[in-house]
Amino acid sequence: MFNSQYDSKLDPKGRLALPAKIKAAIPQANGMTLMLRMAEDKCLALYPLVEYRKLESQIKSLNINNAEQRMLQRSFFNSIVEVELDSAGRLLIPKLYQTYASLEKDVVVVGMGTRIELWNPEQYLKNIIVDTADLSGLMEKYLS
Amino acid sequence: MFNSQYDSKLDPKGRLALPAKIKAAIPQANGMTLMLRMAEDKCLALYPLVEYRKLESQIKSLNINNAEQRMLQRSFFNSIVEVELDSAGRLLIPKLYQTYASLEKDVVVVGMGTRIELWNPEQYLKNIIVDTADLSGLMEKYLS
DNA sequence: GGTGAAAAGTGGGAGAAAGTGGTAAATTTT
DNA sequence: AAAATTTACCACTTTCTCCCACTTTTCACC
Repeated sequence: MFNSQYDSKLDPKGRLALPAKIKAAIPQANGMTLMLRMAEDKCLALYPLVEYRKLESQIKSLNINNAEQRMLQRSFFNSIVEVELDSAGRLLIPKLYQTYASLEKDVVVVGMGTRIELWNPEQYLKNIIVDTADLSGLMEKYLS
Repeated sequence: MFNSQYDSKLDPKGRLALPAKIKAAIPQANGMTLMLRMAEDKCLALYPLVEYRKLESQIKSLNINNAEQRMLQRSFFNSIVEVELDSAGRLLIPKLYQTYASLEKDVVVVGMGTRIELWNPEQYLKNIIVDTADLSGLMEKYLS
């Protein structure tokens, strides 16, 4: 399970060093392959292979001969790419994915349970609940 | 499994260089034969032989004595052609197929799970879900 | 709190692979 | 038979990937 948040940086080559705590929480040691996805709210999501397989198997079971389901399949697969950690534990974010999430230099790395999220810092602030009172309110609404 | 999307180009001879990541995901190494098909929504679909056989066997099992099924069979087989990768890993798209998919210079290559799709860029945009909110909506509808 | 060691983070460079274009050969057509 | 079109193969350029080395930080032990 991933948690906490970290400030990280993309180097000039587009490589991102994962925080050690996050790296340690990834199942299946080296050579580490992860799936990178253009996810909701213009963030990038990183899935360990185990988690990704669950998602993929659902998408694969859709009917390719149905127009809507085919479009969904296409829109899913086209926004997924395999990435590998290099010998220093960094991963290369392809240009297309950097652009999607407006990643330039500073990146917020968020441990999000079963997946890791990568955010542009400003974008990130718009997608979390800053006010603790609001947070309590929502927890009251959804949790028993 | 094929995934992600890439911008590629047809050279003046009508050859298409497959992105390395896509090429690497094709089962059965060289000399590489693939099946090219005029597919849905005016795109071209590229199947590795293994995947093609599955599709073909479904078509073959149709009843040739039924008028509609016979027509489907005929229309399937006449829109399929065998293509080979040259020594530099490029494939030649026959004129007829270029025309069908309105391929001129720029081509979008999409990894679509078990097959690879080739698109005219404008046509492509009409056949994916651009709005991430719409995508989430569909995923909510079809996935548990 | 200071010092040292180990791990994490950062940067760069060399080598390999991918992309691109061209040429030669073979086949087909007139 | 000659010419043109097509196909296959070769060579060069450029980009990227992988790995190594250095710097910085953190943690532990003194």
